Amino acid sequence: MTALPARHATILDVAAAAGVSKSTVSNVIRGVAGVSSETRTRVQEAIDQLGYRPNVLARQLVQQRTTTLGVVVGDLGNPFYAEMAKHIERAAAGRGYRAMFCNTQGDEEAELSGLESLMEYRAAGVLFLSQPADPERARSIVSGRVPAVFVTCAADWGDVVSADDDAGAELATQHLVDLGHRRVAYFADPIVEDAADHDRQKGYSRVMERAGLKPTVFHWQRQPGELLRQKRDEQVGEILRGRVTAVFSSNDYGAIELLECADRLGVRVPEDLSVVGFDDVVMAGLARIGLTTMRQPQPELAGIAVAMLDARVQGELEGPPRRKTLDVELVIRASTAPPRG
Amino acid sequence: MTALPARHATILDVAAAAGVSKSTVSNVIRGVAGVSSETRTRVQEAIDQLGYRPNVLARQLVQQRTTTLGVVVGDLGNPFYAEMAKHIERAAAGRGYRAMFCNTQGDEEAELSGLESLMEYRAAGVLFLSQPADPERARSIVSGRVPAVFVTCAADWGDVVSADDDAGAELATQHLVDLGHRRVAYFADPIVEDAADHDRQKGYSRVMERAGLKPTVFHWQRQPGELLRQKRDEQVGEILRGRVTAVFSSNDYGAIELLECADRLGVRVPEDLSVVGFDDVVMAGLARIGLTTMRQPQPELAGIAVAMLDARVQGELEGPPRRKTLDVELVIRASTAPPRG
DNA sequence: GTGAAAGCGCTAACAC
DNA sequence: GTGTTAGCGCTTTCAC
Repeated sequence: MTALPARHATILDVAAAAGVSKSTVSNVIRGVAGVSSETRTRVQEAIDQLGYRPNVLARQLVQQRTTTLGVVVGDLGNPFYAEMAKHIERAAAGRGYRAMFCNTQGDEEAELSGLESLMEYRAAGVLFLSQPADPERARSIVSGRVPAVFVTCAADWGDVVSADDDAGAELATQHLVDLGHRRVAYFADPIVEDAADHDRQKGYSRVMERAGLKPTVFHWQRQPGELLRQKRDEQVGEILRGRVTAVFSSNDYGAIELLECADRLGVRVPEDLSVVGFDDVVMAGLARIGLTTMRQPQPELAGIAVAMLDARVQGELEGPPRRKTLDVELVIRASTAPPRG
Repeated sequence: MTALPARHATILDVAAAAGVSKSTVSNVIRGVAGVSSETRTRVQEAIDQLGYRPNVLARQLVQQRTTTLGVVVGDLGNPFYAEMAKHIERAAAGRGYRAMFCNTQGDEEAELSGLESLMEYRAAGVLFLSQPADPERARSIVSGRVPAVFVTCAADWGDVVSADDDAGAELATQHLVDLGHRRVAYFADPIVEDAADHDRQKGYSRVMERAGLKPTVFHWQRQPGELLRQKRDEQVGEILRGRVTAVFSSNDYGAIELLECADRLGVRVPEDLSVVGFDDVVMAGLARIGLTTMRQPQPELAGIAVAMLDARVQGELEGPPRRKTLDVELVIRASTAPPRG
């Protein structure tokens, strides 16, 4: 156990140890050309010997830019966000950024203070993994200061990278209609009605109308804090009494929730009820879940989002917000089948 | 769309706007007593009007300490870590820290460069959510510089906050033995043999020996990059041929994997095989998974870990590494039953 | 109650 | 090739 308070060595310590000036040390650190290989090694030795590690704070203060990426995520407990967070972090690290996460848990205050904090840290940019709870205030905090990119969600004051929610919803709904379902309901996201949800709802409605069917949209009833199991069961029970034979859920999380309710209520999936999700989280692919769903290209979404934010930060990309949409793919598993009878 | 490059207002801008010196502005920001309420409001107005936001980098540079917490996590795609990450982030934010995540994906290089980066950012402390891939080098990077806390894993050069892995494993194994199982195998963590795994294995072995049974430990065979499905099935098939009737998996992730293999191989759970996990991730509680498992008190683990790290950072806690162990609880679900016959 | 001044550790001209 | 110097935006004595 080494003693803790050992002060960090500074560039001056290194300079003294190597018998050069601090700018020479700086030059070595930054790898600028024009340092004799002799001094270079001497400096390097001093660095190694002192365990010197440049102070990023000082560097960033003078350079007037950081390599910190702010990431705002609603709920890391939701596998889709967790998986996206992982990809985002990897992509950021690959480009020399460090990710600072704010898990807002859907709480407005947490979101706002998190964003303000990110601005105080002078984050180079912020990446929204889920729709801000308070879009207007979020906008007032970050817009105009640093670039923002919305992944899997949207706003008009930043770049948007998302799956083709509308087309995906069409595919999903069409799959259900093609199987012969007539009473197909849409189940909206339990957390918040976001842009993606909206687009998915649109795609759903279009297919329904085209097929001469009546669109029916349900929202999970939200309890203070969390959804109550009994409440959910009641809701789902009611829907099934409405003779709905298929449901398209705006995301896998909700779809799996639905599967749970169905199990508890003794409703068989897919015999009595077909369910389609959206996202294709790892869990959806488990044999026991076997959820038919729309696959979002997670690594690509993350990679493009980070690349875009990077380009904005570097000044390589300028002008009005860009919009990048990636294709989704229907993954058919065990939760969908033709209706009975 | 406001123009981006609007330079951040500084404390000097505020001072000029308010007609005071920058130290007065600083005093207002930091809320020190001894500023006339008149100047205070004048300064506050200037702050609001300019949209001034203190530069944390500059502050931390002069204060010689940051409020950045480094969090090293193996795989955010693993629900247990994602859930823990969420709690850690919340706990950190609650104490005024910002969490900087490094998702190492078990990669040594990623871990090392992540840690070095954290040191360069002068993170106030680092929190390991999973065993470092290269413990020795990790140690040489952080030990002696900033305090480290290991949550759900362990090392002798930092505080450790973990569940009672040994006792938990005992409970789990005993549950199986009490059900009448004689051939009970232990399945080690697929990622890396860490300290928690080791303790769990110990608890398992103790119960087996006490019951006069032969302990059998299996390791998932690791493929370069990831586990191959076929390989896994072969392995599990072989184990079952060995007439094992129950398995205790070192974590839920592995247990669910096992469930998957069993499903594919036509092995019924719990009729042909009982499975107990460890962690109690949300997924384990799904009706369709119904995994009997040991519940780790995630929020408490996270809260205590962050509190401990905070205490170290503040200098309230000093001396040799502390060790905090929390109790775990057996949650019986549908994956365990007496053996047939 | 308020201001002047000295840094924190670094980069980036600009001399030599 | 290497050193000198002026900041980056802030905190924090210490005078007034």
